[in-house]
Amino acid sequence: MRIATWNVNSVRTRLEQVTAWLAAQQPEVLCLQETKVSDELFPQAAFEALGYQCAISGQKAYNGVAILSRLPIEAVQIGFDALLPDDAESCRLSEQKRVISARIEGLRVLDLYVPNGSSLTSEKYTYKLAWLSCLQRYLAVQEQQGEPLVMLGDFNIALEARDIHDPERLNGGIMASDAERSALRQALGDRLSDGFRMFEADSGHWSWWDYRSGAWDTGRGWRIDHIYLDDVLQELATGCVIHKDQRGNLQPSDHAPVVVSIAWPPAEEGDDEEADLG
DNA sequence: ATGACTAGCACGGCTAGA
Repeated sequence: MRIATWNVNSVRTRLEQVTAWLAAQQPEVLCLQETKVSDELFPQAAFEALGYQCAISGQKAYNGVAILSRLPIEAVQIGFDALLPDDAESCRLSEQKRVISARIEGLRVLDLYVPNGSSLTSEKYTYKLAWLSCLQRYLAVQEQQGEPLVMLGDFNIALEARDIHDPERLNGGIMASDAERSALRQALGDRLSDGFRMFEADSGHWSWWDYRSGAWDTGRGWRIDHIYLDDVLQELATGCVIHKDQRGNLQPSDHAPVVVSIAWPPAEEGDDEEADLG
């Protein structure tokens, strides 16, 4: 089973690129961020024509997340308030459409668009830290449901120096500050690990390149789009790759897709070939 | 570098992203 994430920076502007990529790659699941469209205008038919069901949570012009799946989508949960209905903060933070999850083949797929924060002195940065704190409470409730979890999306945080092209200059700034990193690490706890880092230890692998300053042409990127696996799924992961080529498209998103491969559903006892030989 | 690009909204020039 392959599950992907892609911040498309407007699903309508990027529709041809996304459908072409889906047709070529055919992942079972694609999670989108920054769809930038209200639900009634979401281009659902174009994805259904390729065999994908859609679960969407959008708003006009800003934010917006969606889960596309070739396998049946069940038990969709939208916003933090789906799991934290009595938490006033979760309701406030759910006004921006940044959280959607669905059960697919028995897996809970949680698609997130973490706030950017703008700068360390901005009110948006305070919002980002509050959002990450709420995520931690949300995940504690999710864990009680007993479903295996894949949490993926645009985290707008580079967790380590090796995730940034120029850590000497950028460590400590927005998307790389101690407070953001620590808030995300607290939410991850012992349960969730970065799928990409299970297979690649080196720096130089980016998922986002700024549109400005020729960042793409000069290879100055960040790795801020992540796929986190819980301890059950870590054992079953077989690969995690960034489709960097999509950043080289004409009129590209500033983010590239990231794809994880998981041996799911796991083989049952007696499912292996030896058992069939008797 | 208070810079740069890109998208949405709306049709002029903002906001927002990261």
